[in-house]
Amino acid sequence: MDHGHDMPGADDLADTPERLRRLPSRLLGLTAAHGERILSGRLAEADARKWHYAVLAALEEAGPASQATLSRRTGIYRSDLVAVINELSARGLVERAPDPEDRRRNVVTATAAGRERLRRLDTLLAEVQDELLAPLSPAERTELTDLLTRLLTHHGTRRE
Amino acid sequence: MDHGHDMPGADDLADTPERLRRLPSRLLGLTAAHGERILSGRLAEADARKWHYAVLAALEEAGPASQATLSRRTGIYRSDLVAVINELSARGLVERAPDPEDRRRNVVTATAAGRERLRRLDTLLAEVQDELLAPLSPAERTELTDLLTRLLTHHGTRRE
DNA sequence: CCAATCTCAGAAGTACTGAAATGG
DNA sequence: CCCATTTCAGTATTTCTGAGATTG
Repeated sequence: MDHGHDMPGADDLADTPERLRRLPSRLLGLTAAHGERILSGRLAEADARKWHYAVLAALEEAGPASQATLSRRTGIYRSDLVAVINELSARGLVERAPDPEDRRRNVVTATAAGRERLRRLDTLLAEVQDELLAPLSPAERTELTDLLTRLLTHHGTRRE
Repeated sequence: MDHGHDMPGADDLADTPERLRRLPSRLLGLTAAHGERILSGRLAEADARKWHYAVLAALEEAGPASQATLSRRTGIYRSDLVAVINELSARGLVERAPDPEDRRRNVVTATAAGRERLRRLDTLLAEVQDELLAPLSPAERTELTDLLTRLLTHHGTRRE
């Protein structure tokens, strides 16, 4: 009767528009996944990952830091940060050197190439944003950002 | 200097409001994760998972079905569906019986308890939605849903 | 002796693949 | 002989845990 091809990408038949209207949490998840696909794809083309950007951006904003501090700034687990720093330093984008003042620490510093890479990734992320938000007018984009921000920041603030 | 406790939940310090305004994809991800936490938490309290709801809802909407059909309807992989059906049938919410017409198939049917559980989960999901969207007025909720839906459905529609 | 840092080895959850067993 | 269905075993990826070694 309905012997279908079952491709992995078979966009869930259960996610009808009407159902999604009642499940904003699901709608959010699908839209986020959509954005993730665009973002990860573009980053992969540029030989980068989200965590690479997170680390480079954190270094740019607050300067050189130990891995533990970077972990707190970026939300990357200390364990996993090791691999991320490995990848970044293998690409010459950061340098990892023992801290003279506290030799337990590695001070991670962005190189010139790392700072330039960050600028490249910044424009790349702007393109991703533009692709993701393409269907919306500028005013609508602002509106969406505002609404999402309020969901994030005002959580716990019941209005009953 | 900043020797902190590094609890797993340390909400990324790099996600400042200004930065997020420029990274809607990240903002979407965080908001979706926030919704996920609320949803999964409530479901766990009710001894359920998202896939449980997906299967029960699919059965309610389109009636009894084989596992392969359920897989296509819900987006759950056929392999993983086995475990989901196991859990649901262990709770007496669905029944799995061989199809007399095609004995390769198991026909999965929601029990009375399963249909009742679905109604319970429906109200639970409505509560989750309400908690997630609490900061927004009814008009804003509609606006958000509309904007997200357009991002999902009109992707590929560049407006240049 | 205790705390913090870096590192590694591995657990745990999820998404996915491949193939065997049964049957059409 | 080929296709469909259910199931299992195993890969791949990510997040998170625990412990060892070094240093404060």
